[in-house]
Amino acid sequence: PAEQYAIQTGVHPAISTEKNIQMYRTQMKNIGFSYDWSREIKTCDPDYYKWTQWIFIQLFKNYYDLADRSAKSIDELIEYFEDHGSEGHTAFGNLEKEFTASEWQSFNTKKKEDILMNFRLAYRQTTYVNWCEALGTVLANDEVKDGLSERGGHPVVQKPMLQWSLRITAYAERLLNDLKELDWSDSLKTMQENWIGRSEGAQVFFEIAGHDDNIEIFTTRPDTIFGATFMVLAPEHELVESITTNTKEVEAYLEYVKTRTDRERIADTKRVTGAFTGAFAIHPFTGKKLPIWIAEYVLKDYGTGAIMAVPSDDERDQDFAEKFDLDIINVVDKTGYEDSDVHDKVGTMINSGVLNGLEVEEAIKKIIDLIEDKGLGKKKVNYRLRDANFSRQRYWGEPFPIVYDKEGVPETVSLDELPVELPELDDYKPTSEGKSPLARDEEWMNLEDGKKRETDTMPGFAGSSWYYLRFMDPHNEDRFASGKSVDYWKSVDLYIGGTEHAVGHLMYARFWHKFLYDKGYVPTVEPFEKLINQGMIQGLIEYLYLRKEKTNGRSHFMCAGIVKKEGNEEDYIKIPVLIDYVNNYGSPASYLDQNSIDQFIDSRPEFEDAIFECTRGVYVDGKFEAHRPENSDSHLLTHSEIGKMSKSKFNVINPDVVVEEYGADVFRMYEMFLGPIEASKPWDTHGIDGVAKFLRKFIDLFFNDEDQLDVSGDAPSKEELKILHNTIHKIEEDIERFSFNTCVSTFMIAVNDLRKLNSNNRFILTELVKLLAPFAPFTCEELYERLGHDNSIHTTNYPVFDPSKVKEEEVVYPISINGKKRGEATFSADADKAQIENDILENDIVKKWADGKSVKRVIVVPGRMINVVIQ
RNA sequence: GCCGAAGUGGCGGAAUUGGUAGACGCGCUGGAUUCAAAAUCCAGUUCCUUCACGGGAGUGCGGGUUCGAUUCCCGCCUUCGGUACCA
Repeated sequence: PAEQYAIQTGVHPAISTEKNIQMYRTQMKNIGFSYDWSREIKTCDPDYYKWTQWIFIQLFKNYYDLADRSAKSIDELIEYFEDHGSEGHTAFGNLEKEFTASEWQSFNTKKKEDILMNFRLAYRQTTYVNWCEALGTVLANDEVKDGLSERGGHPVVQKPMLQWSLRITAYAERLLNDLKELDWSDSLKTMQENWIGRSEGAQVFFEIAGHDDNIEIFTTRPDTIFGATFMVLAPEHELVESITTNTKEVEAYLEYVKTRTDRERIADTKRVTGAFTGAFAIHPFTGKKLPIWIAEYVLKDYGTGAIMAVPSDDERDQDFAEKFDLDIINVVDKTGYEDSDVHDKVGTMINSGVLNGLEVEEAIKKIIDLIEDKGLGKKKVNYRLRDANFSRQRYWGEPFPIVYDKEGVPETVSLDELPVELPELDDYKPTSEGKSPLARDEEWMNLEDGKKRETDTMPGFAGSSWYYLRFMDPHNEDRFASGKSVDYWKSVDLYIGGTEHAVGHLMYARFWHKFLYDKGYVPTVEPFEKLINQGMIQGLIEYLYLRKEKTNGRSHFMCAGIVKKEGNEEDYIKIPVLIDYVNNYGSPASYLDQNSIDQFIDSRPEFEDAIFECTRGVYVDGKFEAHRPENSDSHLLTHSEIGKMSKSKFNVINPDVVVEEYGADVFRMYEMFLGPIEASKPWDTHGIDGVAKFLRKFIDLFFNDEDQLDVSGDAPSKEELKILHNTIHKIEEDIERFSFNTCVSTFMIAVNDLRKLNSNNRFILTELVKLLAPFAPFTCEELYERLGHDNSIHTTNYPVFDPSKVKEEEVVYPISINGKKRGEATFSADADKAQIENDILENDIVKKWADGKSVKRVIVVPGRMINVVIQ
């Protein structure tokens, strides 16, 4: 019924007609409030992902030309190879061996493709993934905790897989340089700068004793080369296998490294591990033999995956040398640089042959010259940024528009075959061998002539990297967006997004945009001109403690109360549990009873035979075994933490509930009122009544006690105009600086003031409704119609501030004595400074405080304050 | 460790360029209305002291600059976010 709905939506009964309830419902739906936040499956729209596939094809068919720093067609590169071979190429990438034009022509398709893969912006390479044998899937880094899967607690190992990557590193320099022009927060720019991580140094090749291959290293401190006493390779380094003679030791070590995720290898600074390969490198300047080690602290993906270790000037090298008893040679004398530490590039070179006596800075220049002269290597810029892994072994994602021939050479499907659609499957899980679910559909995968489709799918950031362009021309069937529309809309003027996207989404989108710019498809270099980081609405996450060690082969959950009492949290992994199952959600005493444990098991069948232990007893196999007869139910305390609201944390609160109770306008304004847009805070509805009350009071201004529209057509009073224009002024300013919480306060003040005046002036209220319309669009649309208009309020002109309407004749000045406010005094608004300085000395308050002391100085800031200095 | 942000009543927060600290809202207290409650309205609400007038202290801590500091500078502490054996 209308009345009921009106109360629920916080709408004044006077304006809740059936028609408007209908309007609310459709409009809420239109702006997304009907979205079902809990649904698990994303919809993939082929009309949209067709163009994601199309962009992928462009990436595949292009390479990055270092000469003019832009993307160029692979076909042009092939032409170049046909005419000149590899000689003089400036393209990005490394060729294993040089080839001539005639050699190129003699290569077969496979060989040619292997070479081209070194250049393509979308290419295939072997990458390591977190593989969980028990679950049969690849896991994301944050799904792995302490070498175990977050789901189920099974062991996770590093597994090499041939996967698609995007060569974002090609754009590293432009991504870095173009940051300067963007209207983004400094903190966000800094994050991207650090993520790109540009460092200048030298590439140096070290010969291996009794071996043909060289070890290529990158160092930012080539000056310390005389202090290099050993070499370290990443355990995955391709040379490890061929140079190793200490086979047993190395194999054992590699087994160990497999169990360590990247994140752990990096985070666990204190753990110093490694193995000696048995091989030696030759120092290019001294000819000394340097033992070659492998160690997890050297990362396969940074630099060249190999270092020269200088224990005297690098902390990690030093720890390593000390643990394994390796030589340390001091090469930088830091006396004279008292406050400097190992990280500072200062000091005087010692024990360094030709470099002796030079300052570090000079030494770096000189040694690079020497290295280049001797053909040992060259000056090089290195980036921390890595190419983006672009393959997922999941169902939901864009299929690759790629077909492999019999020899496994990838080719793109022709454009008229787009979109390559996802096949319908009976089972959406990856296959037992860890192959993508799409491999289950043999008919879809296998094509004529032994050709096969790529069965991996693209990650979530594929589609999200360019959606803003599709918004510019969403129904275009010939192009991702027409040239006309991208020329018209250009970049996104204002992008509002969370900091969590700082180095992910925002980096990928910039990369794609720059690529499309290179190819002439968009007119701008950057996708997002101005960026505001809105804070996240957080939620309370409820965790169960799961023992890392199973008990008799069964998963074992422990009551949070027991865990905290014993203080051994490190023995447990925290498993998030759906908040709907939790009793007393939000209180410190939140817990699961038998019923909720059953629900939990239903949703997570892998815990079917788990043990749930609490102080009252043990719940296992659907039975509760009480420790004492009076305990009849389980009481498994959960551990509560504030964190982001996320499906993976099972703590999403559906805004529909709030909308149902208060209406979309109140919900919208309350979110604004919570605090500054950048601030993150837990969702808390305690103050929402204040906003609901405000909106009701505002509506009440229009109606009499019988709920009839009752507005006065008189000319507005001076007082009323002053309230209106003060409000317009403040709202104008606050919108400009995205301070929506203070906008809401300003509206509240205006309404309170008008109520005090018993104002119901038509002109004033009409202007106020327009002013409020962006904040409470539904209510304002309705009120505007009630005032007799038949156009939409959202098409009217926004009120404009008129300073003459707020001019005061008198100003109340605060009087401060020695900076502390002691009273007030009223002066005419046009009183001049000298006048006030003079008159204030006769003021009672000043006299009282000056009693027996002298007035030393009077400071008057016109229109603001008066300060009297007394001594 | 590094990078970034922040620290203000019981709570969310305001104070825009160095100029009245605590706007606005929640909560709480008292009152009106009511048979009563909810709702609504009115008043109060930083802390200490005082019957009151008034006075003192006060924006994480310790210093400094200034007539005047939540705001600027120096040194600490804490929290949050990001990130990392980056050679």
